[in-house]
Amino acid sequence: MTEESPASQDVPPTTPRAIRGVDFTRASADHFARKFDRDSISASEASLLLLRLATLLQSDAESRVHRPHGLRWTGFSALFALTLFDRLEARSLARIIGVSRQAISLVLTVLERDGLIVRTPGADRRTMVIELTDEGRRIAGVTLDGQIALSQEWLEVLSEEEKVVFADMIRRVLVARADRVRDEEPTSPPSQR
Amino acid sequence: MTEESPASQDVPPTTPRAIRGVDFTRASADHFARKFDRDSISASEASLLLLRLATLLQSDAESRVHRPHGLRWTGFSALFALTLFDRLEARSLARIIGVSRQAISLVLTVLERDGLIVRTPGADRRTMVIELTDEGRRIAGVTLDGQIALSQEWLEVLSEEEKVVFADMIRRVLVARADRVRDEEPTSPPSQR
DNA sequence: GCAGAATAGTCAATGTATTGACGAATTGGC
DNA sequence: GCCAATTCGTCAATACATTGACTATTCTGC
Repeated sequence: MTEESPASQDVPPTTPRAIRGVDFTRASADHFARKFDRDSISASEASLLLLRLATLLQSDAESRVHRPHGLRWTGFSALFALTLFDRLEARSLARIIGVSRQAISLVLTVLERDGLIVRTPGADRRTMVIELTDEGRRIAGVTLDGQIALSQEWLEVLSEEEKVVFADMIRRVLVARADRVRDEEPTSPPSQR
Repeated sequence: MTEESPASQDVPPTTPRAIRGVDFTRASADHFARKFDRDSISASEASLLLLRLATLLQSDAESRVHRPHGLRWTGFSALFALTLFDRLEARSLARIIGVSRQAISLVLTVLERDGLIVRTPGADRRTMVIELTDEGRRIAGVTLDGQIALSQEWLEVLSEEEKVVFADMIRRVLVARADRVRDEEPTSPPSQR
């Protein structure tokens, strides 16, 4: 294992230069096949592929659709949620888009600074009720259109039926987990190392 | 739209307290149904569900599997890639796990500090060749086991066949996009606002 | 060989998410 | 009514990712 190679050809064969992300998941499948049972393989492969696709899709959406309007993904999610539910408490908004209440507080600070939402104290005076401004509603509409177009672009290789099946599978997984972890158990299951 | 409500019951009905993330995607489906054609709906719904699931799955994996070992998702991805390809140049590693080369540089700095990888200059002396240490190999094995278990846990509502179909759909989308965006076109298509 | 372009890795600056802690307000038991 | 416990939103400290700029090395055309 001592690699004191002067400058010979022993590095190139292991680094083929043109390795793509998809090759990665393909190689991982082969790796799994040698060590684990089939269910481990399909589950791990699916989840790794899922996370990889999500990373790419989200970064593409941010750079091409949302960042030109001064939003990141969480900002867009917040505006979108507010177009669906008219007005929301900050805590509900955090649960809906899947971030902590500290994070939503920061996001809302930025959105308020940019004049896209307003915060007003709620009936329970601990809470803040969030509403869209007219400008916020406009930006939400524009970015949603962009998000829809981009989604179609990415998923165009799937047929109409496949898209429905695909969405349905994800929804089932989400529902199953929502039952387990409730809304959002942050970090601490009692016995973890 | 002037809400000067003294303290009446006009806030509660719009904020039902127990809104979950899944309700969000359900509500968005209804919203779309009133405004767009079916293909827009299924594509947008699928992509929003996908991103939501990925966010939750990744944060669960980080907090329960990887953070206890001092890793974040990118750190785990790097170690995993290195178990598959023995040794890699930093640039290839970045492409494989889907981050920029600046990001991989930071990740590798942390992994090297923790003694999980070593960096040695390559034959092309611009490059750095990355290899796992014994400790790195050990951590990679442990966290991979944890990742597999967690993946199975999340996807257990899908049948064996469904998991295969699911993974295959994602792979097709990834392959289609990889052909278009090559490995990693960071941000700039010529004309975008 | 040599000058210019291109590539690999790193550094610096900025922005954003995450954790822990805090004050303000509400709820529940007594 | 009152004190403890809980909940909501925010602030402070830290860590991480992203962008742009920079140096060093290699490749290309002449």
